[in-house]
Amino acid sequence: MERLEVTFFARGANSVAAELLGKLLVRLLDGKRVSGRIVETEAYCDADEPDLACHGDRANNGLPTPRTEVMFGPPGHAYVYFTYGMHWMFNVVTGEVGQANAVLIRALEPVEGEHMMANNRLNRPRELWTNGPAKLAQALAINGSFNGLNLCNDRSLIWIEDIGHTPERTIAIGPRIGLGKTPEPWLSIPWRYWLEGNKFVSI
DNA sequence: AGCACGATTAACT
DNA sequence: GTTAATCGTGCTC
Repeated sequence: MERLEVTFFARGANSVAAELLGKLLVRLLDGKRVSGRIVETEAYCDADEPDLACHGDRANNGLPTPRTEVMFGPPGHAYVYFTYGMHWMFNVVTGEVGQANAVLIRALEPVEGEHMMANNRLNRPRELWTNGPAKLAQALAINGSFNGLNLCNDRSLIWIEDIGHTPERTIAIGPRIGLGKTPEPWLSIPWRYWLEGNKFVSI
C-alpha cells in the first residue's frame, strides 16, 4: 500500500483531519506491522486561524517553545507530547512551516498485529485497546522518542497508508473533547471528526 | 523556586 | 457522576 506523502499533510488541519478518517496508521514494532484504521481525529489550528485550544497558540504568545517547536515545523511529521503525568498523545503536523497546525489521532480500529496490541493493553478487551488517544499510543508503543519523526520517510517506524475503501458512509462532526478551560469560541467549534457508528470512537 | 493545570484513563460510589 | 493518578511545561513571583 502507498504511504501518504507530504503533500497530503501540507494543508489546513481540518482538511487533513477529515481525510485521515479511514486511513491506516502503521507502526513497525519488532519488525512487524501493527496497524489500525483511523476512525476519530481532531484539528488544532487551521492554517493561520487562531486557536486557543492549540498548544502552539496558547504557549509563549504563539511562538515556539521546546515542547511545541515540532508543530511549527514541516508537515508530515509526528508531534508526540506527554500529559497528565502518564499519557502520550500522537499528532500529525499539517499546514506550512511557521504554522502550529496538527491533527490529533483520537481512535483506531485494530487491523494488524492485534496480539501485540493485546500485549501492550494487558487484560483489557479488544474494544478498549485503541478507543482513545492515550490508549492507541500505548497499544502501538508510541512514546516521546517518536516526537519529530518524519512520517513520509521510507525509513521511519511509523507512517500512514491509504487503503481506499471506507465502509462507513457518514463523517460526523462535533466539538473537540477535553478542552477544559479553553475559552469560546474554540471550546465549541466543531473540529472533531469521526466515522459515524464505528465502535472504536472514544465517546 | 513555586505553582496550577493538562488535547486522559481507570477505578471508584 | 466523581475523583485519584502523576509529572512536564510554562507562567508568575
